[in-house]
Amino acid sequence: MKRPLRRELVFQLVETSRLLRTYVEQRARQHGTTRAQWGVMSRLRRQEGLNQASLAEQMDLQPISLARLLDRLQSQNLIERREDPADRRAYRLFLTPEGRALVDGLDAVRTEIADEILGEAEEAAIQSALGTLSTIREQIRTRSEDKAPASAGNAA
Amino acid sequence: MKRPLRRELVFQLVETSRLLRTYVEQRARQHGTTRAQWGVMSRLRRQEGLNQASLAEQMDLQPISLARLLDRLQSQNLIERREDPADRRAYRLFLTPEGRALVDGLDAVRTEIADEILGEAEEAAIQSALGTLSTIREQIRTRSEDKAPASAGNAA
DNA sequence: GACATATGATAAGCAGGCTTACGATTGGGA
DNA sequence: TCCCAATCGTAAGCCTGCTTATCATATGTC
Repeated sequence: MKRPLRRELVFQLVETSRLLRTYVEQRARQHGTTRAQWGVMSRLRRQEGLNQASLAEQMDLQPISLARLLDRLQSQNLIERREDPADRRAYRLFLTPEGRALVDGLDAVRTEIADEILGEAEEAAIQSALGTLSTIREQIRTRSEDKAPASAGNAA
Repeated sequence: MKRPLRRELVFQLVETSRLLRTYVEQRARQHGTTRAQWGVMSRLRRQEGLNQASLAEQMDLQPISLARLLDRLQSQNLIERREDPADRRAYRLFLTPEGRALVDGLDAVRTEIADEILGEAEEAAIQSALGTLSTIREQIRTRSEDKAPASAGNAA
């Protein structure tokens, strides 16, 4: 079963995504932050009080990768690590007012980017692409769990 | 004109792609190389004798980013930098026999990954996704050129 | 209660992107 | 001819990911 288009899509996805990530990175920088930190703040805005491990799992990040992001965010006074009263190992994460203001302001940028990048795409194509991405994501998550039996039961 | 799906697609694309890149990275590592180095060798296989600047432009990479990739590839004896007889500033790039063998062997891996990740996706969805990615890539290239007027005429 | 194991966070070290800045060479004009 | 801008490659320094390993704390079992 030869399906060269599938191979091509993997390749294109990896390459296009690097371009897109870099582009978003530049746009974020114009507003004094970075794509990764933006992502953390967005997630925190939706759900505060998480500990680092939970947030890392939600974001498909390694805890250590998140920890260093949080270091930078904290040093800019954009997030807060509060000690968990019930677990002395853990912190609970909160946005500061500054952090909240920043991420709120960035919503417009997100819309801008989407319009720039996808302004000409048709609604149906976007729907379809979302579905395909979702499939891919699911497959990768499955494969990764196979190899890294982190926690038997996963919060799917 | 509110189009929340577009925003969602940008987000999903950035996130899914990180997962995919990491996954491809792992698979590449199982064969003793990396995704980025794999990409360089693939490109060189198609077209040898390029100089670094041309290859970087083709790959949408900054010359310095490519230079360090090439350093690693060269130290593994997978590529060769030959002095350009006509321009003493430049090198011309070639795969070594080892490099060629490695990248040839990886073709199977590429197919494997594509089947794993997209095995369940329909042909039409893949076609559509490719088109959408292509649109995105074009848009980003345009935007980036606006800001970075590297070379007026670009090899589109 | 004590010990083994699991878990939260971090440290060290690497790869791969970037921006900015620089030396060396090329090549075109005055 | 000589000089200056453009180009090729690189260095330094940053951010974001990773893997692997470690420390402190929780937790479950005997």
